[in-house]
Amino acid sequence: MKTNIKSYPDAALKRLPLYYNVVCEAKERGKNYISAQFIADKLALKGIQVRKDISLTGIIGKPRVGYKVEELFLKLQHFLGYNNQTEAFLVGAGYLGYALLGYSGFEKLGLKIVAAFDLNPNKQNIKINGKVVFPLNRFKNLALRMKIKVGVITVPENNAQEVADLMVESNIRGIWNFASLKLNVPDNVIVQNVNLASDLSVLIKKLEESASFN
Amino acid sequence: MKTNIKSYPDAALKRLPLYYNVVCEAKERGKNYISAQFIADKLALKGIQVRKDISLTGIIGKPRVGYKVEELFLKLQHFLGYNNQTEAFLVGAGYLGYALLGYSGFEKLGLKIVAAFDLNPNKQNIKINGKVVFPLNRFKNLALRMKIKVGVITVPENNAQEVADLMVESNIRGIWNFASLKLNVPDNVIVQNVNLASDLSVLIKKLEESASFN
DNA sequence: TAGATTGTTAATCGATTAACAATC
DNA sequence: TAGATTGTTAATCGATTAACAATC
Repeated sequence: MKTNIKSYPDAALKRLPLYYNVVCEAKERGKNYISAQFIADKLALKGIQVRKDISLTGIIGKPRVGYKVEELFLKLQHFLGYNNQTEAFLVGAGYLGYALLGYSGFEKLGLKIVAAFDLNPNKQNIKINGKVVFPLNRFKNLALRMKIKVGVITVPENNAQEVADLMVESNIRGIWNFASLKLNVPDNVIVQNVNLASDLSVLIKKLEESASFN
Repeated sequence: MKTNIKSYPDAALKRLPLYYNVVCEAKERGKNYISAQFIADKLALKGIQVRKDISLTGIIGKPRVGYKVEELFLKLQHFLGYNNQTEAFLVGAGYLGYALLGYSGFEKLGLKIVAAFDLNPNKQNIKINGKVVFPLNRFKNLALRMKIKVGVITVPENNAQEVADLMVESNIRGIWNFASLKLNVPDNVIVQNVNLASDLSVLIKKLEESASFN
């Protein structure tokens, strides 16, 4: 489906959660107003960039004083979808799957992983952080019944595509993919890849450059 | 220290590991030559972009046939530093720390996590995937003695800065930071942040946009 | 009031893409 | 040879930054 809705720049979307953290802290400290420059300083960014990014939320600041902390908090929370939980299924109860299941912080970020799935019978039916690991063959039925729209893939590379296929036929609309592999899915399914190898290559390369002249 | 060395664009550096994967696969299949367009198609990218990125490695291709698979493999491997292991220490043996310690794939990416550290006595002295978890107070001494240059931070947000400080005084030059927090470190220390909240916000936002007109 | 900070419009910068000659 | 693919140079695009009037 073709659309002309202008979507938000990824780079800006990725910065907003950082601003949210700073605003939360300010809120907890009872600060009433916060300026773009204040946020920028905390994150080593430019004030103008923070101002521009923040404007995506639709908030209107007050010249001279900045943004009302409570209001900015609410706008960011709403914009980022942190106030309504999206339920998700995770496939692949290996080390990384465990880590994501064990981390309770995602609920504050609007994502609630409600169940996990694995092919390996040794991993099935155990509970991790209160979440049951089901046999993979129950995925489709449960996803459809519970109208789950987000899937998290934490299986090895060679199984990732078939898991993605399964998710697509189970009406999953967004996939958070931790396998370092390009997934083939229909256009209307959103894939967000987390590729640690990519991040690592940036670190290693910069380290190498920096070492060469220090 | 000021430098005029032009460093590589992050975006390109992040794509190179993807190309490397495709090239590895081609190599395993006994392919002799591979074209930029072939790699691009596998990853749903543009041929011209792949060509330009690949040129960072210094390889010279053959018009009409593409790049020699073996040569491209070696150039990418060398460029990305996959052929020499960088030793790293990890701090924070929680869920995520376990996941990273348990994943053996980093060694192929040039990073060898050789030991872990944690404040919690219950986690100390156990072994994860053959790697010992030491008390945190042994970090500095061991890092200096072993000349460790890379640190991985997988502790909760509120401890991350002090761990970073410890790493800096232990002569760590690069930090792979999984805490969603801006670390304050001297200019000559490289920090690579992995922020799942950032990636998640992109997914959730796109999902929301897509749902609104489907 | 003077000064700080906003939102907007314009300029700059860098990355992506297009065009195309060279070449096997 | 014709056609495919390279490397390079130029054009386009989008994101970042600068400039500045408006305003509390």
